[in-house]
Amino acid sequence: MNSENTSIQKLIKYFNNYFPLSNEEQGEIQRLFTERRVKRRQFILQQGDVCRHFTFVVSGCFKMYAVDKSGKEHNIQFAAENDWITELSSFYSEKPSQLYIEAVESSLVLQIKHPDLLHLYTNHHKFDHNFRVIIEQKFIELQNRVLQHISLTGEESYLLFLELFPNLSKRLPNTEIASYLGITPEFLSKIRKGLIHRR
Amino acid sequence: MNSENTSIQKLIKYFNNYFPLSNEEQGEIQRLFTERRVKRRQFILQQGDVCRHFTFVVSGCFKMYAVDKSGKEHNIQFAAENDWITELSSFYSEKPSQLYIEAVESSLVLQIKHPDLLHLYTNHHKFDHNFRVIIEQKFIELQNRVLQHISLTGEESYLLFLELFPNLSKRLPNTEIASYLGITPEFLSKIRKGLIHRR
DNA sequence: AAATACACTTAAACTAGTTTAAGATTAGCG
DNA sequence: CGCTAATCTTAAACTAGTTTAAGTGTATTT
Repeated sequence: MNSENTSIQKLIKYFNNYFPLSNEEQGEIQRLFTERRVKRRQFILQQGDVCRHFTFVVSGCFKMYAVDKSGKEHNIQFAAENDWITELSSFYSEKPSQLYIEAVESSLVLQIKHPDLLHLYTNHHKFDHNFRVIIEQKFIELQNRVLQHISLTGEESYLLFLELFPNLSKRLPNTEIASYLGITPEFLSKIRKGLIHRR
Repeated sequence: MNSENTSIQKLIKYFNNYFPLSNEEQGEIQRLFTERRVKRRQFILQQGDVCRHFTFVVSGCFKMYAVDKSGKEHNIQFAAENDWITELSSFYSEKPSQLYIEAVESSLVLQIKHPDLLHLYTNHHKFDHNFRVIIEQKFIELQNRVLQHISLTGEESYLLFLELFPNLSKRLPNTEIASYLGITPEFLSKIRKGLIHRR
């Protein structure tokens, strides 16, 4: 069994957790998703390009971020194994994206193109349903993030990040975590020092 | 034609903008959505309760907010005419909500209950599709909010709010806007003073 | 094995935004 | 109409987080 096959198996298993797929639907997935290897620091979306793919992460890890006028990066989302990453706004509007998506580790992904996903939606009811659920989950995650950001201090946000994403917190450099939390790496360093001294 | 009928007409018109509804589907909407009047300061969701309805705002305006340990309110979302408001996380999990939804103006809404929405999803393909699109739009709105919050100063956020929601910015008290922007009313007042003096 | 880029820390000066408290203005209600 | 409660403003003292800059440690590439 080659690498592409095992990737697809992983994706099918993922979908089956929501709503078991028929053989035909599994065939469609195999036909419409394409495997791709992405090296560390390689982009799957750059500012100004249209986001053409909906991406499932088989292994590795990605960050999605914006760059402000002063050139600073601001991480919005990470995605590791069994998660999805896409710039929805650009993907559906087919307008140039404001954001970047970059591999923070060498990764393996499965991608579907916009027209092919529309084909799935139109011809296989279940995917309209499945992707609604996926996006609802992403929405809830994002809403929690807004809440945190609005009401927590830097230290509280960091502690919550450690609790919510213990896995990511070990894999990612602190600079990336600081950027996600909306603080400077220097301040994160200060927070970490404070936490160690207090226990 | 009574008030309930015109409300339903407004909702049907709303859906028809996405994807024209059949007579049967229109009938289902009429059957499953319930009209409700909500007075200013009345809650349609309180912390600790399960969010049982997906709510369409026919007229008026709502805020959704969290209350932190120190008792301060933090607005996450507003919804006025032709918009939806629901605490998705509680609605789908059927677990108690962390958030409040309160009318900031006397309002008229149409509500559908969780099992009835599932009925629509299961028996009328189109609604799985329509609600996917609605939630995608909400997601994009929220993502922009995260971006803003992470990279803009208080003044920049306020200017963007005025630009994005000229309508809301006239209707809502500044305290509510400050709470949405994540700043104190006092600081918003300072910002406004600065803006006036500089032009 | 050296070279170089990247990640993490420290610290001092600084600034955006908070807190507290008081007074001024506006809006809803009986 | 007049009263009360909510909203908005001002200002001074304060604090959480930034900026700049320098130094240390650790991976990757050659």
